[in-house]
Amino acid sequence: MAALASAQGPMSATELLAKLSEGKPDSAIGIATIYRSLKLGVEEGRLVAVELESGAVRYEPADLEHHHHFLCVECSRAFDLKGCVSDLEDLLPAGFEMTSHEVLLHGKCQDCRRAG
Amino acid sequence: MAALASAQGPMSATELLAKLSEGKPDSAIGIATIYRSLKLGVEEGRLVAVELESGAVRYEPADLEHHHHFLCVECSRAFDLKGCVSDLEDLLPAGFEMTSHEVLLHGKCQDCRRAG
DNA sequence: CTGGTTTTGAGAACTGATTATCATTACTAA
DNA sequence: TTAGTAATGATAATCAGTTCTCAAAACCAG
Repeated sequence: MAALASAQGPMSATELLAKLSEGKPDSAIGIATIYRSLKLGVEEGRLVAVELESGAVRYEPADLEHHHHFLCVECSRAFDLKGCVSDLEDLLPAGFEMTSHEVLLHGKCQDCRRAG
Repeated sequence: MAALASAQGPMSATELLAKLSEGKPDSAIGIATIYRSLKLGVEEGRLVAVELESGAVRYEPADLEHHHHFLCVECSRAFDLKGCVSDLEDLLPAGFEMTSHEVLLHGKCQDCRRAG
């Protein structure tokens, strides 16, 4: 989906449905189609799934550089962040092996700060 | 629950049930009781819920120092990590406000590395 | 057009986690 | 003990997200 590529962060199936439906009250797109396309995208390696919260898998293009996310506590939207932190290795206990990591920031996004 | 206090990381209701049941094939403890106790613990401020994965809320004592978690890709157990990373602020985009953060490492825990 | 294949949307069905129900059991105080 | 109250376990019910089903619509080559 091109809609995902232009997003400012990963989107869930529900968010995607809302976005694709907006401005088109007549042509209804089905949630099943969304899930089908997302699943296909993941299988073909074009998309990756990210789980930032319980019960809400989001998807983003697979070709993005290494990055992390910001989750707005107000509007629940997820945003991409640039860069990474440097001293992750220090957290790892002896005997453990790290294969990947996630950093997730919570707070208010720009829009929500302005709004309230 | 004292079982949570002695754990090496946050546990889910299911894990807790397994742990409390082990070695006692006769006295069956109910999953409902687990959920009741956990909910009560959170309401009373003795426990906090942490969501590391989709569909699996875990609980840990509320009086722990600031820390993060390691999630084993093999056995799915979560472990507490000590310390934190230093340069989180650098990730935050202008106009955004951070109220909290999470760091989650994935990989193999000590036990699973030994095992396989 | 036309027959045949593919995709789609609506809604039913499923899934795993959590909560509610309710009869039974455990506990408390007199 | 004993009556009354609270806690427990088994299971049904709920819930949100996701997948399945299938008839209708779209597409496509001839």
